Amino acid sequence: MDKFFLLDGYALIYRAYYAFMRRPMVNSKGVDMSALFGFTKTLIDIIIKEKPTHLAVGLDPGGKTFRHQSYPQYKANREETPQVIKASLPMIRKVLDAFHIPIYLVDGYEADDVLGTVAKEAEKEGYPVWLVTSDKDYGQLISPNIKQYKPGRSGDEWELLGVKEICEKYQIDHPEQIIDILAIQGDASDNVPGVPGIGEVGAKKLISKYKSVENLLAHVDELPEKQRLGIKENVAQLKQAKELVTIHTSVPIAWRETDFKVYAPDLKEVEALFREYEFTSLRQSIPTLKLLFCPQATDEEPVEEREDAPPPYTIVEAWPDVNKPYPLISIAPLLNEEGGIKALAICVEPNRVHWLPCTGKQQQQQALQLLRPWMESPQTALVGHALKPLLRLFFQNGMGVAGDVWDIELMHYLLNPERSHKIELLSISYLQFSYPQTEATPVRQVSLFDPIDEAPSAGDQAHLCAGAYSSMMLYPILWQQLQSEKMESLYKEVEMPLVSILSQMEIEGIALDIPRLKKYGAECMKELLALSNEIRSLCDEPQLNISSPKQLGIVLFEKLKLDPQARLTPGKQYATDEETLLSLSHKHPVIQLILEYRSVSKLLSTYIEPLPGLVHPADGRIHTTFNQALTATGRLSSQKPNMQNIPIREERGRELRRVFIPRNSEHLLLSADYSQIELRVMAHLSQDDSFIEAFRNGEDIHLATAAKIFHCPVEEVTKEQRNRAKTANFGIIYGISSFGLSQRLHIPRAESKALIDEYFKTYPKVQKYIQNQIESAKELGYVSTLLNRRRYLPDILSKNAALRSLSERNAVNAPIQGSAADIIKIAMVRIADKIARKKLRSRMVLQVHDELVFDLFRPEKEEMIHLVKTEMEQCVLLSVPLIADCGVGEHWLEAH
DNA sequence: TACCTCACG
DNA sequence: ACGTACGTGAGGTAC
Repeated sequence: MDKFFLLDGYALIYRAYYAFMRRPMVNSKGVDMSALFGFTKTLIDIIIKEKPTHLAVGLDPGGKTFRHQSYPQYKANREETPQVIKASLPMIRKVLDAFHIPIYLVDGYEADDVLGTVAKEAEKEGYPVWLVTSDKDYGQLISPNIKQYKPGRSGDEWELLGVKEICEKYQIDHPEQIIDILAIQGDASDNVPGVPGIGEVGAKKLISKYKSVENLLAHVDELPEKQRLGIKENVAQLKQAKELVTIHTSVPIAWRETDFKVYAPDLKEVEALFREYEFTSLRQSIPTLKLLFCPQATDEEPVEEREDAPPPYTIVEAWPDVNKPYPLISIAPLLNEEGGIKALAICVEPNRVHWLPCTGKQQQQQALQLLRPWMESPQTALVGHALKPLLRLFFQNGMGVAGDVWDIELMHYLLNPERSHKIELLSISYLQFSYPQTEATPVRQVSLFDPIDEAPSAGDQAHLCAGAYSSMMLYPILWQQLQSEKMESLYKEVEMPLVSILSQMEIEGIALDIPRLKKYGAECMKELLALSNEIRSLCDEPQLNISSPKQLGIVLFEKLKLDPQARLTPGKQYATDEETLLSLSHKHPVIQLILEYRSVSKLLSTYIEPLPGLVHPADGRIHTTFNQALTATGRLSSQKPNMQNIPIREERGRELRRVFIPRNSEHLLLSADYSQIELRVMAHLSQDDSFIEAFRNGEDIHLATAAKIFHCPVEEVTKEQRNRAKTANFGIIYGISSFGLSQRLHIPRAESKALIDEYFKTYPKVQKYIQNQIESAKELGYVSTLLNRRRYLPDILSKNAALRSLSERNAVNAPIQGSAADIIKIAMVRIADKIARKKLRSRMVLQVHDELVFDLFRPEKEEMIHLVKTEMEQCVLLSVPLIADCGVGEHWLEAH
């Protein structure tokens, strides 16, 4: 079956460029390969997945086109093509040449005219045509044989738009009516004005009703005043817009079907190019391409197998000299599921890596004993990538780590929190060293009968040795950068000691009251069943899966005819989220029950059911894993299980906290949480006088804010007013917008805007602070916290308003959230230090952003409360006091 | 795997 | 004209 594919080159190149904007893909020479890679990947995906028989790429010419003759300002406001894209073009041509794919570029015409012409010609000859582009203008070309193949919003889902889809989408009868819609709507990116004041929605409605621009002009007097005037004043402009957005399908080109035929690519050349461009992952699709194009030639003439350069080190299967006090020892371990060592790669000098497979318990113990003298000497620093699991293993085996800990992942996280910290990538970009290519180790079937301690594979060996080597080489480079960016103390005083502290917290874990959990689970289960029965009978749908938003949406909005209020999810389903349901709760009794069902089912499936399975058999406790190198702002995150989102806000969920208990009867739980830490940080950072004053006087900050913005004495502030002030306070921290606030408070935009105005009048330096943050982010490209932790905001100057305003909100939020994270981390380091020095038996076990939880040895109760409170409150000196509230109890709920 | 929904600070 | 509060992890469903 023939398939004619026409690719809109620039649309795909730009899409690739923007897709990698946040994390550009950089090769070993520091060249941004995002656009080339994305385009090439799309091309290969299409070839492999869709198997076109005919294929061509259309490109816009550099100079002016016929549209400029009638309208000189055409595309006048378009920004210059990004440098990265310009630089990619010659390489894109090379790739297309290697694939024998023709490029169509006609002077005076844009790619859409050329591709449109080709498409119509191909259609005449009976070929089905797929236009590959994200450009909505192409919609007008769609016909029974011409479809638009459109990349999805996110990820790889592609959309195929035919006549039916496009007519539904625009509510029109013929795809050509898209021309009329676009003419009215205008196209900002092409500088086509259309009718001012009418946008996508308005244009769609008008054409859906009047069918064409011409007919619309004939009936313009029927329209409401605003639209009527808008159109009447711009008739000429509108007609011209229609001209401009019309794709011309009679471009003078010689059309020959054979010019488009897909031939076998020059795979040797493709291979060579991908090697040169360092497209390791794309190289893996070459065998598939080979199979596709030369199935008969599979054995003979293999695609060039040039060996990669040998690694810059030798591998020796022996320990380093155990008597030498090396200043640095770089370790890349392979750990097994039970926390034992399967293998070690050790690097103590450049150019040599020691490879030490450890099979069996004995060898593992021996390995630990050999490492111990180095680890327990303050003279030897440990280097490695993501070291926490290794430290956890050391501590579990009673080994101390006395020297510095240089964790490559963590160091790079500080340098660039939102980039990938994969060592393979760092190694390429900082060391120009590519990991050896090894065939992927086959995924072993997990089975009870499998030997747990299989010897490490050759792939493991190559990978770990490369890891030990590159960690050793990366450490001085990253440390140098940390120093030049003034983050030495953030790393050395805070993050480095925290690695060990978190390891120990993970080892400690928190005990679980399993009988209580079971009882609680049984009650919830009973309730869930009752709710489920009641809901199904109320809806008269005995089979309804209440957990399926899709089914639920259909029942509520189609069967029960509740008003969906035009609320659809991005996936075009009926929205059934809590907010939507709440707004309907008075329309039908089942809504309340569904909300109840959701909350109980969440409790069961997310917390109650998985928890027992996460209890460690040896100690009956839960051991979460903290991630120290993940969040954009410097917070920790917690997984397996996430101990940072245990319910507390709702009454029923809160009860779950009773199951988290001290380790034994000699202990209690102590919880200490900062009061309003983020608002205090904001008061400090902004230096706003009345904010600072309120905190210094120990006032209820939301109440004080309410009194000020509503101009009444504190005693007369209503609950509603305090709540609004509270929401506004949080809004500020999140980088407020009047829209966001109006949504939160369910009030009109104008009212929320007035509220914000009043807020800024009350706290003028807060407003100033927000402006300063945004301004400085625009200048520097990043914002910083109290401890100089950075968050980069590459989109702060973006032309895309949505991206830009998100960056602006981040410019306000990141320093606040991040400084609060800095503060609690300092407190953790100081508290851990005191506990160790005083040889206390109490242990820090959890951190929940502004709260620390301790397994408290009863006799140490007073001492610990004093210690924890003091350290938390005194660890930094701000312009406002920090307050930590402590609670003690037999379980986490009671400790609060 | 992506989407929707919802738990926390 | 657009899309909208910041930061997370995790479950279920549906593809």
